[in-house]
Amino acid sequence: MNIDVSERRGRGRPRQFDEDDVLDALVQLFWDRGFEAASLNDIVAAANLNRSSLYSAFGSKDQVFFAAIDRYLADRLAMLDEVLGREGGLELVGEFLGMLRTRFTTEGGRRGCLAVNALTELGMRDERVAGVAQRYRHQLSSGLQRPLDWAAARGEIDRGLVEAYVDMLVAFCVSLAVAARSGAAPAELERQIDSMERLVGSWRLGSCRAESTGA
Amino acid sequence: MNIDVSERRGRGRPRQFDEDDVLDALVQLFWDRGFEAASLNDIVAAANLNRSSLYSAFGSKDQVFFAAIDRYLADRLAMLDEVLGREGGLELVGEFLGMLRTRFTTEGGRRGCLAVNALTELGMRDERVAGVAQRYRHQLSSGLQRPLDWAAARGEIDRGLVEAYVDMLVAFCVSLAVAARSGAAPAELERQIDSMERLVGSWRLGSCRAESTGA
DNA sequence: GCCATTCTGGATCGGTTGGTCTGTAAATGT
DNA sequence: ACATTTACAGACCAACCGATCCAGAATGGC
Repeated sequence: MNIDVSERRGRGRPRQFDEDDVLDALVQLFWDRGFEAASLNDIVAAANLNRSSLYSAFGSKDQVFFAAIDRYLADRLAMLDEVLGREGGLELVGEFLGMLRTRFTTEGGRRGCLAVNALTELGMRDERVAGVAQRYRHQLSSGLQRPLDWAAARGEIDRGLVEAYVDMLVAFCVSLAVAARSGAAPAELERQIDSMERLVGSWRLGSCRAESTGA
Repeated sequence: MNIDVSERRGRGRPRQFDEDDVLDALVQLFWDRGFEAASLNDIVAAANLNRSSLYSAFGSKDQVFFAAIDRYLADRLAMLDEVLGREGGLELVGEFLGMLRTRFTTEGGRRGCLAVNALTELGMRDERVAGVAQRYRHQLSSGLQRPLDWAAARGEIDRGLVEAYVDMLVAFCVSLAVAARSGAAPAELERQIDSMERLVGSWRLGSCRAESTGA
């Protein structure tokens, strides 16, 4: 049904811009300002494109936005696989939390997560965001479930709680993104990640949590 | 410095509206639409007020919004105290989760949480939201810490993990609000709350989680 | 009753919004 | 080289934005 964008379009003047480059720029814009606050002038300027070209390529502001969201989600998935794609157990979850740490405490972290921002801003107005939410959640939870299953299979953690652990980690990501965007101090974000790391450590079976019962 | 709104203003025609009633209505409006998408026409209509009266009472759209946020946070604090203000341990946390369940799965739950929505929408543009985030987090975490401390004092849970547990519960609230607003099915929200309940159950010391290790 | 003071209704402001339209430049297939 | 097909550039549009202003209605103090 869909025509492949990359295929030759027959005759006529070819595009003078790369759609993916444009989307990359627009991801940055929407990530900073959100949907409403990014005007078409902003969009055209960020894309270094003309209104007509933009509209003929995407159709409307809505569609531009969701195209950017798609690209963003694809990017996040790639980064996720880089960390969680390997074989491993709880240590992969630790690496994942480390990735969150650098992501949200270094420059640009204040923007939070484009998907989460879009969810809260447009969730009540556009049915398409429900799909975005599902994809976001599915990417994250399936990526996290693998190492937890692996750990459960080796008896390191409680198999019956894996689903809950996954949900918890996903919830943590969302909450951290919200906190970062709302201007929380880096130290506060670090503290929250420390909490999560401590919690993940407490999932280890066998110790009966004896080591963390201080004072 | 500030003049008490409730005191007599001397002569002149008195207000024909109650500021709190107006704010209640505006909370509903902003909760539904967010800040940007709520136009002044919407605001005036929802407040059943005209522009002049609104501006003379609040000053600007920004100030109207943050006044509504203040009122919202005060309301949430009251509801929170109703559940968590009593003496108790983990069972209070269970009641709290039950409250979340009814709140987000019944009518109006799709709106999520006004504060969370405001955080992601305005976090990068207005420094005041950092204060909102702090108040929101402080209300929630101090309310939740009390029953957890109580449980820790009786040896029911690991004292060294109370802070992490509190952070986790707050994160869960934020994430649940986002999920609700993004159009998650009620069953999915219920599933997430079930996960959290299972997790809270696993915090109980002594059992060494043996009972949940099924299959 | 009268004046001072305040609130109310609505017109109005300049600026911006998302979206369209027309003319022109550019590149293709033949 | 030509005709065709497409992308590009920017003017243009009605509608709406947040905000202001002013005339008139309503009330309390005297």
